[in-house]
Amino acid sequence: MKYSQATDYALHAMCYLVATAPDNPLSVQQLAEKLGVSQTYLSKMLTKLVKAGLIQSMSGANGGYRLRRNWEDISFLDVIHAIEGTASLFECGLDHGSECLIQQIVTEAEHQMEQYLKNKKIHELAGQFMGMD
Amino acid sequence: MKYSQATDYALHAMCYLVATAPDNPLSVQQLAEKLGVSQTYLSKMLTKLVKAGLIQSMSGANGGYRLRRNWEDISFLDVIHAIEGTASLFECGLDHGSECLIQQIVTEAEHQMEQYLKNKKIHELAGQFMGMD
DNA sequence: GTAATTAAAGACTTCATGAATCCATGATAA
DNA sequence: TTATCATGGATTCATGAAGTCTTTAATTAC
Repeated sequence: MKYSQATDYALHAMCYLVATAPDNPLSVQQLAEKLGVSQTYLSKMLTKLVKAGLIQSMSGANGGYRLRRNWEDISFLDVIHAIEGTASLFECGLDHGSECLIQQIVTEAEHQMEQYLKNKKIHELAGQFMGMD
Repeated sequence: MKYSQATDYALHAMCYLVATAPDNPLSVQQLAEKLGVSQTYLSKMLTKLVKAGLIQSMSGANGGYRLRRNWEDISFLDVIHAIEGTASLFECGLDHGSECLIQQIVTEAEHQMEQYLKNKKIHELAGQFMGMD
């Protein structure tokens, strides 16, 4: 069980966006170069972030991606959910008649993790993030 | 990202073992019947639990699997680690020079989940578990 | 000691998903 | 109207999950 590399890229891309002045957008080309990944591949993840309402895209010359108004509220969990989906990471496949107690416990554990990720906002990192290459 | 079904089976199998009198062992055949899974497949997971030191196996007639002395300490996390391995569920693949701050945060979130799973012992469930089919 | 029972191990198949590329299409500004 | 940029679909490749089959090894029962 592992988070996909796409989540890794998406989180880094979001950090770059937050660390950048919000008026001039970053193109997928610029972001891809910073992250060391192909443009076409990265664009898939950025599109997911757009559809999740986390960022905004603009076509045409001098276009690219930039933040939306609520950017200060965007959490790690928001980005992870946008890429990985929101399905529970444990679903009991056995057919016992009643509710699965094991499922309940593992789901609660997952909830603990999600709470932490929900309270960590991307912009908390942006300042320290500027220094990285 | 999802826990494997093998983890699902292993957790249920452990509950059955804890809910059973520890002196007479359960064979893989008995456990496979209860869980509705093939014997050969289930045996892979049980072997992992043995190698992780969580249970004990005995060959020969009237053999099977039973608990060890420390069975009351066995947690959900122990079982999950035995099946899924102990690797971190997020590893940053980008090569920035310094330590990855994103990695640190996600790893800490994972740690929150693991703490919860570490404090949940299998035997807490065993009583209620008897009723299930 | 031999046969029956049971776990362990490895080779193998199948299938789903992640990772990534390529190309065509659509939108927008200079 | 052309250059720039995002979006979408199709496709390839590798990996790992899920599961079966068969052989081997250990131990008890007779």
